[in-house]
Amino acid sequence: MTQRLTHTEENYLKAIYKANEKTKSAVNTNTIAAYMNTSAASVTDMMKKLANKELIIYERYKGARLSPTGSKTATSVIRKHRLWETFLVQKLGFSWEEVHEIAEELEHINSDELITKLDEYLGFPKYDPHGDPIPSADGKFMLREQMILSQLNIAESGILVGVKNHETSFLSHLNKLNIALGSSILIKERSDFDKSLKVSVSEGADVVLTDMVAKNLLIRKS
Amino acid sequence: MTQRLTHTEENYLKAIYKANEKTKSAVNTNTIAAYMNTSAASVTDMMKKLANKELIIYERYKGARLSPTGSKTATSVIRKHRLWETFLVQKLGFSWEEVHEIAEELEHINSDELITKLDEYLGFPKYDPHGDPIPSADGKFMLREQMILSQLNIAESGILVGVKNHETSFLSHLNKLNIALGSSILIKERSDFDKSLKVSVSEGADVVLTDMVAKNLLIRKS
DNA sequence: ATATATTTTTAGACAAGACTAAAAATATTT
DNA sequence: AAATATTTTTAGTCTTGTCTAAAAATATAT
Ligand SMILES: [Mn+2]
Ligand SMILES: [Mn+2]
Ligand SMILES: [Mn+2]
Ligand SMILES: [Mn+2]
Repeated sequence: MTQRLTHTEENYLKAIYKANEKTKSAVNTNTIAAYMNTSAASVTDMMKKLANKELIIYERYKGARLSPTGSKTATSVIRKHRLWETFLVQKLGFSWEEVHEIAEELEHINSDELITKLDEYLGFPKYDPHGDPIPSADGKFMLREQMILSQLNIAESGILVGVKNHETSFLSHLNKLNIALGSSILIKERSDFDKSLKVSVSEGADVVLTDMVAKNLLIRKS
Repeated sequence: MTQRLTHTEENYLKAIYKANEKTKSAVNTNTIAAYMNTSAASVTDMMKKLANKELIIYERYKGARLSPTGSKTATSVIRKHRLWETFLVQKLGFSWEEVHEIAEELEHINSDELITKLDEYLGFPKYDPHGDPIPSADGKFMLREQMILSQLNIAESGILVGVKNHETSFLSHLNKLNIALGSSILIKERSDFDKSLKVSVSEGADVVLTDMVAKNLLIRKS
């Protein structure tokens, strides 16, 4: 008997889920406010509502964590988001930096049948266009061995499997550098001064990556 | 500078558009209330808001009609609705009676680029799975010569090009009778008593259609 | 341990979209 | 032309999701 939630409620649950992925412990009001780009007061209001609906466990001044139901809902919204992003890129020909905003709306369309059929139509993809794992219908994520590009040593190389930053500006920057999911990146030099890297992308010409960029690239060592 | 509208506002504009298609003159408060399944008071409230935003021309006690901007918006929502329905049937394998509810949500997704790409992906379809014309990006509809099945005489036949009723129960009824868009329907007998028809569908076995059904079938004489 | 700073909650308001009940305007009968 | 019926609007409330300003709780610094 899954209750019908508003877009806003779903977005709050997703925010708590994502914040909780990092911190592991209960999520602060201010953290959620930052994620949701709203005021702390609004967050407190919503926490009471979500707690009433038993979607979160919330204690005044202590923060919130998802209940099993809340967690299931959040995962389902993430699943929908990532399946739609995959559709937009693979079928409609969007570029990976264009799809997040649209998927933010599509993720709230309410139809299990639709998602089942979309998943099948896409061939049951396991990762979205940013390399993020797509949870299965029962909420399980495909785990993957991965590390951050900055952690590689000189002469080591990796395959890009994901990005930590999803902003359009960052993804467009990668486009310009000819870096995409699946690109092979070989470390050639590291500056002692600013940690910037000279790398070769897929055996092509050398390019320079700032540490800022390198920290946001997830690779599988190759 | 098209203002961003809520789902509700878009639905009201669509309701006025559809009601106006039939009556041609200004649309009554009660008519809109029936379309929107809401109270007359709520409609009056909304009429004031839409008039303020110059999406409709509204006069107290006289009813509403769409402004050029309102008409453009309504047409665009209908275009999105019908393109999504086409996607659901042609690409995801839904049946024609399953798609309306889902399209009611999808029609509010806000991205011109998305609709342009979806249209292209579907091969620029001119009619949706119910035979309704899909307006072009600039709001033009493909006109078509059509008539109601009931108007045919004995021994005449037609190709089903559309349905006037979109309810799931009606469409499922047609499924059972093996009637689909493109079916050829030949009139064999008409009852004087209740106007029910004996017809043969695509050269198959005879079936009986009540006048209620026949009135909702749009055909091209063949 | 006390003072100060930060975080979080409460209080009070507002806009959107809905409702019911009552009043006002318009339409239809007689 | 009245009387009656129907339609539409107004008035007053409610819920959701938001806000600002002030109060309360917790954390940090002295
Ligand atoms: Mn995204
Ligand atoms: Mn993504
Ligand atoms: Mn429809
Ligand atoms: Mn349709």
